[in-house]
Parts: sequence; structure tokens; C-alpha cells
Amino acid sequence: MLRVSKLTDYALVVLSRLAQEAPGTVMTAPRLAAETHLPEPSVIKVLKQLSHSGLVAANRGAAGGYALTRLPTDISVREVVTALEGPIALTACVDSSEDVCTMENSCPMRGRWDPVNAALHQALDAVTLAHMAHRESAYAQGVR
Amino acid sequence: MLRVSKLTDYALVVLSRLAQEAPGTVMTAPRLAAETHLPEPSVIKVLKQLSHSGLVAANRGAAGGYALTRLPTDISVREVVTALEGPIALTACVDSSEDVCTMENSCPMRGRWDPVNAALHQALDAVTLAHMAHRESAYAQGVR
DNA sequence: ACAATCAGCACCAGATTGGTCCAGATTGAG
DNA sequence: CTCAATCTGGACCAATCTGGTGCTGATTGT
Repeated sequence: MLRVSKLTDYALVVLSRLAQEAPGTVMTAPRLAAETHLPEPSVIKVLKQLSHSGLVAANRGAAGGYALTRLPTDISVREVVTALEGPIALTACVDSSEDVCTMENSCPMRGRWDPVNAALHQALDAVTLAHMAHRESAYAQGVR
Repeated sequence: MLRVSKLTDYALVVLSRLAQEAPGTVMTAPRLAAETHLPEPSVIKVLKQLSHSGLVAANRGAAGGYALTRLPTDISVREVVTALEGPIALTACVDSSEDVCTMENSCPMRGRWDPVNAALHQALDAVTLAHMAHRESAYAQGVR
């Protein structure tokens, strides 16, 4: 099925919700969870990770919350997936991997996934948060 | 990480090995396992699934084994992934899914993954077994 | 001071995955 | 005809991953 984890899916939903507000708008985790109908603890976990990787800014204290650090047109799906799941690659065996491959040079797949991974990167780079955030177009797509 | 399962990876390796022989060449499961340095039981399991979906033909009995049913140039990576993991989609929430989505119309992501999935299909369709089967070019890529 | 909010763990139950095993069915060779 | 080689199909298990929960502490506006 080539799944993306549920947490990553949540991240896209939450970020899309944030993207619907004016740039810089701060929303609390409980509110984001309520408005997206997602389980609050998981939303919190996701926001922590997104904050770590700098996609959202966290404001502590009373009247705190989260806000996007960039414009929705400037955040690609690939960045979000990478933030939640690490470097995008279909297998552990890619050139950028530091794992010691037990098969070393005898591995029959050395480098062969590269074109597939490249195509994948390109595909995920092409879609931004802004593409996923507009309610009307999304519903129109859903009906067809 | 957007992983493809290890079994799927094995499938690509095994099919690539078959693709290196003349069309119609029959190889037994143990031999394929030995030559690819993969665990034999898993190779067997993979071959069963590939046989199910018609990508390889199984010949029983003594002197039996497996052979590709089509030319390597005619088998895309997408087909292999689909054979092992079912329909390719990043989330369970795609239009073709028959699951009853508990969020129904309120789901904020309805249809939004579609462009990403489409790009993904295209990317995996573009790479064939033949692309992954040629040893020299693969090594050249690995070195870079 | 106090309440609201984020930070960072540690933890658990369920699902998935990779791997193992075994009792058949089929087929070619001696 | 018998036997060995080979695929078939299912059950099974241990390890890992994942989503979800809970708690304690730090920060900050009122």
C-alpha cells in the first residue's frame, strides 16, 4: 500500500487548517484538534515534531499556541513528510543512508531505487500546503 | 520514511535477477534465493505472490521453477509494488477506497491526496524491470 | 501568584511484518 | 511405478512499529 503514517496524515490536516488563517495566526493545540476532528493527544505529538523541524513556531504560556513560519505556498508536502518520517526513500538502501549495508558491494540493488526515489521527490515537491488548504476545490474534487 | 515493505524490495531483486536471463528461463526458488543472497523462505513467499498476480509463471515438479511471463521492458515497478502491497496510495482515504470513512463529509482531507497519488503512480510507472536489471549501469550509479 | 500552554519523557496495547514450518499436489526421471 | 524435486496453501510466532495515553516540568501573559 505504500502508506504514509497516520501521524503524517494528521500533520497535513493540521497544517492545512493553519494555512486557512491569515499568516501568523496563532492557534492552540486543543483548538486545532477540535476543529480538525482529530484526537487531541496525537495532534499535540504532531505539533511537537513540526515545531522541532521548524515548520511551525511554538509560543508558550497563556495565549500561546502554534503558527506557520512560512507562507502555505512555500511549504511542500515533501517537507512535511520529511519532518515526520525522516528522509524520503522507498528502502533503507539509498546512497544517502549511513547504515552499514551487510551485503555491501554484492547487493544486487545498489543504486537501482534512485530513479524511483528521484521521481518521488519531484512528485511530492510539486504539491504545496496551499494546494491542499483550499476548502472549496477540495470538496469539488471529493464529489467527482 | 515512506517505506516499501522488505518483501516488495525482495520481489524487485528476484525479478531483476530473472530479467538478467534469456526470456523464458526457468529458475528454482532455492537458486534464486542463493544468487540474490536473500533468505530463502521469504523468497519463496514472494514468488508465490508474484505467481498469483501473474508476473511470473510457476512450473511444478522436478525441473520446475519460475520464469517471467513478460519481457523486462514490459513490467513496471508499479505493477510489482501493486502485486505485493495492493493498490498504491499514500493513505487509506482515496476515492477508490471502499472503507467507510467515519468522518465522511466533514473530513478535511477529502480528495486532497489525489494529486500526490497521481504523481506517484506516474513515477512508478515510468521505471521498468529492465531499468533495474542492468548490472553495469546500476554499479555506475552506485559509485556516484 | 496563577492559570494556560508547550516540552519531554516513559509507557502500553494492538497491528503489521518478516520469518518458520508443515502437510499436500504435481511432475519428471529412473 | 516409485521416488525425489518442486510448487501450494495455510497456520503460526516473535519482533517491531504505531497510535494513543499519562505525567512532570518549564514558560509566559494576566
